[in-house]
Amino acid sequence: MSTMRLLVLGAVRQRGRAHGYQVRADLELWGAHEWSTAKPGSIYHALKQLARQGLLLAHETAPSTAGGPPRTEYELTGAGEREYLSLLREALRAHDQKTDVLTAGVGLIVDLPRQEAIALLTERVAALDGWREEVERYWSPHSGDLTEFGHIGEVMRLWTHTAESQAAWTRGLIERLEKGAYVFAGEGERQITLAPEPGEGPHR
Amino acid sequence: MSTMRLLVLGAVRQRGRAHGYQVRADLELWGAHEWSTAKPGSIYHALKQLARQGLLLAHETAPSTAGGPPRTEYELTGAGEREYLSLLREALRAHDQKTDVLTAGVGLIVDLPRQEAIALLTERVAALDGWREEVERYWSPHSGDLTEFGHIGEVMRLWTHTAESQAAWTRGLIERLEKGAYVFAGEGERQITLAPEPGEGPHR
DNA sequence: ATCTCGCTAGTCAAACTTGACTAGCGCCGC
DNA sequence: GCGGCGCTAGTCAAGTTTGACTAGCGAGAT
Repeated sequence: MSTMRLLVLGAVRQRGRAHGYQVRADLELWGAHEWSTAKPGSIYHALKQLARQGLLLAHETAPSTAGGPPRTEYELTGAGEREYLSLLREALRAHDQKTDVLTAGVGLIVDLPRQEAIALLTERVAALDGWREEVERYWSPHSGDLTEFGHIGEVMRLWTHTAESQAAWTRGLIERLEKGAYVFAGEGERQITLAPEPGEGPHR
Repeated sequence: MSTMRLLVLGAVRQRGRAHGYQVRADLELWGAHEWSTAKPGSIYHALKQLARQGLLLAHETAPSTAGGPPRTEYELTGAGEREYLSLLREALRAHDQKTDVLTAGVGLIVDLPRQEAIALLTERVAALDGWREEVERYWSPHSGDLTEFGHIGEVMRLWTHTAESQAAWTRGLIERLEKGAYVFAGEGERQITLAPEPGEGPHR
């Protein structure tokens, strides 16, 4: 659920305080229901789970202003903030991620300081290059003749092609960031407030 | 579970008749535990599920020759064969697939006739091109100026880049197949036998 | 007035995945 | 001649995802 965690934490964090339907609507706005598992069930589940683990603080609220069941509002705790940043860094750094994690990471990248984002993406490029080399080594230990693997060699071709392509895209993004594109954390325009730390024990 | 279904059906089909551990070992050999969710729990679950749905026929077998619990052997039914080919076609044709589905499709591609594989991959190229155009249209309806979306424009760049890259790889594969690479279904060397059709009712 | 449509806000069962666990047996070293 | 290691073949609980469903209310149509 790591993509869900990242997305939900990121969505709640942007609002400061949000209820489930708001998160759901925001994610839909980002198109997340198309490129990730961000469907209602998953979102509400993630919210409850994160609250149980002390990463979100839940406030029961009066029945909504406009029909429907009573809603619960959430805000990030300090632990939630740390977890969010940790997930975000991992999403940008690691190469072995599914597309949805990377997409979420790119969408939330400006929550990091610019220099850190660049450093993480640089790590990503190195990881992709390393992985590609490993795949190539694994697949040509004998004669270097790809045909000996038959059509399975095509799987290797697919992977190395993908790795190269992703590395190229990442290098392009790094270049744009180095030229000063976009507004990152600490560059004005943004401010995040956190909920007070939770006390001991499980939350409900 | 569509990737699991494809992989498990493909693995059982290659053996003609196989028990869970064999499927598990084959998938591990293909490296599937690294690029898909092919872990023991999922595999055994998929086998039972497919048997319940009449796509696999289950035979209880005497306790194994070498320790361990008694094992169950499975073979494809006619419905299983149809489902397998249908999943395989879809894996190769659709662009909106996760990497694991595509990888599985490539690994099993030779179970289709060559001309059909080429046709499916051609559809894939068209689907990727169409999707890329759609993304580009969606993201530049106003001024055509990407900067107005801020860093979110990077998500679009990522996707169009990915689509182009996948299309290029697919075109390369088509070219190789047209030149006669690899041995496909109906080109000798392979023979698949099926289990007799199951009777009515749910199977166990 | 009333009917229905769509939005709000969420629940629920069923399916699927994960990671840890079990239990029998042969083999290898000592 | 036996203690542990590793292989065989699988189970299980806990967590996650899916897709369908619920129920309240306002706004416009009849």
